[in-house]
Amino acid sequence: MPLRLYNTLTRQKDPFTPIDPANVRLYACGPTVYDHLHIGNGRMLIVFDVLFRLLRHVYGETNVKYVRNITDVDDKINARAAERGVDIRVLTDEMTKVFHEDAKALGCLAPTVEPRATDHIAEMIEMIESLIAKGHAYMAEGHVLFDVPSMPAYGKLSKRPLDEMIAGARIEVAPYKRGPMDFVLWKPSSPSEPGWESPWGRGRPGWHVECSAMSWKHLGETFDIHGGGIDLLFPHHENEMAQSCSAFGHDAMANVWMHNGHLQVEGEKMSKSLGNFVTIHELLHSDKFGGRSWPGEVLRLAILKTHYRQPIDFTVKALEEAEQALKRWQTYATFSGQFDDPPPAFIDAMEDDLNTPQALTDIHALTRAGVIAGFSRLGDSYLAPPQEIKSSSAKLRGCLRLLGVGRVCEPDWNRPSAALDDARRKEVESSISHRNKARAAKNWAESDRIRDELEVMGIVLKDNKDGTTTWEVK
RNA sequence: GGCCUCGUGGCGGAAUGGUUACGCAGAGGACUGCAAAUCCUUUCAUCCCGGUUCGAUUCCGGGCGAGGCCUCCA
Repeated sequence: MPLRLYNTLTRQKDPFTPIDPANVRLYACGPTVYDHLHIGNGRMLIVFDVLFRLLRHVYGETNVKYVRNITDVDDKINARAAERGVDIRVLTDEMTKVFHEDAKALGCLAPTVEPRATDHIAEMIEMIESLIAKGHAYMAEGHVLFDVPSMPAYGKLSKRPLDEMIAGARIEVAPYKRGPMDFVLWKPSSPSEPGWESPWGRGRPGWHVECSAMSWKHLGETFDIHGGGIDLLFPHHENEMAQSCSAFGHDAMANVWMHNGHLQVEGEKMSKSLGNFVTIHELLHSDKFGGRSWPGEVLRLAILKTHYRQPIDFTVKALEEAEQALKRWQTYATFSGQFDDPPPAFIDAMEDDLNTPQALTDIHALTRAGVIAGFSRLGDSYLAPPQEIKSSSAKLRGCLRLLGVGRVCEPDWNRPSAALDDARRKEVESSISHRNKARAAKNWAESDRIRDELEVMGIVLKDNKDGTTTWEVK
């Protein structure tokens, strides 16, 4: 089956045909770096990283170009930097660093290009000049505005009829706008605000023109896929499309538009006012959620358990379930050191508009004992695994890697016992040795006492079939 | 008010014009001194009312309910 992707433009799943299979071009709107990213940002990163990995699998690793920008000029950034009394570059550099750490922890590959808006001011100015020259933009009180009525197809992406938008709008229209829907391409900066010289005086770009300029610079006038969160559909993507199509005279900016669904927290929209904001950084490094920190792969799997277009509810329970599954898969995955191609059923599911929940059923099937022949009879101390186990294990590793949770294939992934110091380790080993003496003497009371004592300290014992006792930190 | 999604078992979550995946939890079993881990088996569901159809959870209409966007937001 060929790759099919749901296209917001057509509102249906269409077969995907790249403009150039040797250069498949994907753009996704990256973060505005004014604060730590939240897990909703994380969902977007994960969804389009999975798409990137799938495209690389289908078209070849070197034939896919993924551009994910960093918005480092924006009024939220200005406000935050002013609050802290620092230059915007200090703030955006700091937040970009944390963003990169977060993205890596979530298992995201680096995009092919990661442009920063402030490095593309010249391209933005060039685009705005072109829009003015073609009659799609005008100057008013130091601003440059996009003339929405000059673009008859406006509303095509978000399926919003222009007149109804105007009638239903609740916003106050700035007096200098010709049309109520017109939006800013360039705005003047006061001396205290960050600004760049331009034909219209010192100022800064509007939000939407940044993505148009960066995608143009790195992917060309028309490219294959444009992605982002569903909330960006209007006005951001509609405006981007209007700018790029008007500036270059094409019907399409991107052939396929993809939008991931929203993430909620405990059934409510995540917002600072509700106090239910969950940042990726906190999830990875604090104990605010379920009294502990969580590996990035756990959030990643928890998110991929739901189809990317569906809304998703973030809960600690979902994290626990995801971690349990990853730990089990890890056991199977360590039977091989190879990464084989995933089974056809897995790829079929992935190629069906990134149906990751369906794909996960194939992983479950791969890890069932009936499939990994003989696995269940080996108990906990697997000796030399037979060839078919290795083969299934290698396929499983291929699946996990394509989903971006390949790190669980390492034996010490998420094993806190690896972090215990030697003294502590010896204590535990010594207790186990005492307990095994008691067990040999059938002194069950003493044996269980030691096991309970260790459990209180967070050490869980397993008595294996071969007579050995292994342990891990819970 | 306008536009747009979505209502599947106790929970999460796919798919489908005709036996409703899969995971978690629950139940039973194997293994174990007892556990843990692992494995095997297993109970339980398509919001309501019409219509089309031999047959609807799926398609159409209506209702009820939930959510999103229209304003910075992934």
